[in-house]
Amino acid sequence: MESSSTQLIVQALTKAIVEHRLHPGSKLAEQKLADHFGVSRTLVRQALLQLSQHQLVRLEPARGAFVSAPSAVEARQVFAVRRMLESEMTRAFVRQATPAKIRALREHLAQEKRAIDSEDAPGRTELLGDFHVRLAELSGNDVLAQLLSQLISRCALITLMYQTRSAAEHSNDEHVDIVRALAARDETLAVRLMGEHLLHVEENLAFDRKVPSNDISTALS
Amino acid sequence: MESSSTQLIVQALTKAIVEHRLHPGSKLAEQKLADHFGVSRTLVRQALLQLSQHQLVRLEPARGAFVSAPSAVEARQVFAVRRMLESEMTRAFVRQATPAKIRALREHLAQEKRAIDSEDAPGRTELLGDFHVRLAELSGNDVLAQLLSQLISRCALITLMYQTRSAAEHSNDEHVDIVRALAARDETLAVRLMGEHLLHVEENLAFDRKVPSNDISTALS
DNA sequence: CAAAACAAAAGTGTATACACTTTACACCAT
DNA sequence: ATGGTGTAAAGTGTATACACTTTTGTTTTG
Repeated sequence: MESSSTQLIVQALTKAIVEHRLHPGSKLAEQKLADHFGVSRTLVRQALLQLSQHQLVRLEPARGAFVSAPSAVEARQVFAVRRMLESEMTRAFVRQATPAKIRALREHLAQEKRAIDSEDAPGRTELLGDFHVRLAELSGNDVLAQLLSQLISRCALITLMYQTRSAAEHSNDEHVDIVRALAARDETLAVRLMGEHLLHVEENLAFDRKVPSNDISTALS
Repeated sequence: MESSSTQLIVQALTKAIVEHRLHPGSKLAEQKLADHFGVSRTLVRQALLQLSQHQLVRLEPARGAFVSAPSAVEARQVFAVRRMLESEMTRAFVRQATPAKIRALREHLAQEKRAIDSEDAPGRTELLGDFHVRLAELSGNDVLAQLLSQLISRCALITLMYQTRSAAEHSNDEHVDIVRALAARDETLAVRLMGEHLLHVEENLAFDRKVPSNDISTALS
C-alpha cells in the first residue's frame, strides 16, 4: 500500500467528503489544506488531482477545487454501472464461495448492525458501502474490487444526502438476505437479490436537497 | 474538454504506450520527458501521476515511472470486468437504439475495415477498441463510457503484444455481426455475440512475450 | 444611491531550487 | 580477472518563488 504523504491527504479528504464533513460545492483552497496538513501546496495539488480523477472533486481552471455535487443523472448512471458489475460479481462469488468467505461476510454484517444501532450516520453509510467492496475483494478479481471501491465512494457522496436510519436498516436486512443466498450457493436468487437491493437504494435517493457550504478547518479537525 | 498542458502530455503518452512505441517496462525519466515536451518536471509529474491511476504507468517510490507490463492474471481480470460491463451495455443499447446510432456504428465498421486493409497495426488496435467505446457512448451512459474507455486503453497495452492481422480481421467480422444483431434489435443475440466476442479476444492472448526496452525520444518523435 | 471602474488581496499555474536517494563507474583489494 | 567499496552523476520528492488570474472591496461617477 502506498502510504506517501500525498496518499494520506487523499485518504483524509476522501473520508471527509464521503462522510459529508466537507459538503458538495465547498471550496478546497490549496494553501489552507497545505497549512492544515503541514505540507506544501505541491502535495495538496497532487492529492486534489487524484480526487478529481475519482470524481470526488471538480477542478475549475484558475478557480480552484470544489467538492463534487453529482447530478441526479450522473447518480443514476453510477448506479446503473454498479448494477451491471455487481450482479455479475455476485454470480462469480457464488461459484467460488468458501465457508471462510461466507464467515467473513457474516462478520461484516454484524459490524453493520452495530453501526446502525449506534446512530453513527457516516459510519453506517461507510460500512453499508464496504459490504459491496468486501464482496468484490472476496470474489477474487482485484481489478473489479478497485473499480467498485471508487464507484462506491462516489455513491456515498450522493447517498449520505438522503439516507435515513430506516433506509439503512433496510439495506442491512437486504445484505443479510444476500449473504443467506450466497451461503446456500443459490446463484439465481443471490443475483436477483443484489439487483433488487441496488434498485432499492437508488429509488430512495432524494435528489432535491440543499446543502450549506462548510469551513475546511472545522471539517477536518 | 480539458486541454491543459498536462492533459496534452497525458494524451501523448497514452497514445505512445497504447501503440507500443513505448514498450512495457521502459523507464519514463521526468527530465527527459520535460525536455521533450518543453515544460518543467512539474507538469510531467502530474501527467505521470494520472497515467499511474489509469494503470498505464507504474510508479516506484524514489525510482521513477515505468510503462506498465500487466500480468496475465491482471489481463484476465480486466477482460472479466469488460464482459460484465459490455454484455449489459449491449442490452441497454438495444433498448434505446435509433437508426442514427446504428448508422454511426456502421460508419465505424467501415473505418475499421480500412485500417485492417492498410496493415496499420496500432491504428487497427485503436479502432477495434474504439468500437466498444463508441457503443458505450451511444448507450447514453457517460459514466460507463468513461470507465470503459480506460479499461480498453489498458487492454490495448496487452492486446498489441499479440494481435495478428488475422485476429484483427476476426474481430472486425464479429463487430459486423454484433451491429447486425443490434440493428435487428435482437437483444439476446447481441448480448450473446458480444460476450463471445470478448472471450475470443481474450483467448487469443499470448502472454509469453519478451519486449525490448526502448528510447523515449525516438518513440515520441 | 446604484452601478461601473479600479486597486489590493488572495489564489492558481508553472518553473525552479535543493535535499535526499538511487544508480553508475572507477578504484582498490583479493 | 573478480568482487567489493566509495564517490560522482543522475534522478526523485518536496518546498518555494513568481507570473498571471480571479476575487473582493473601495472609490468614483452618473
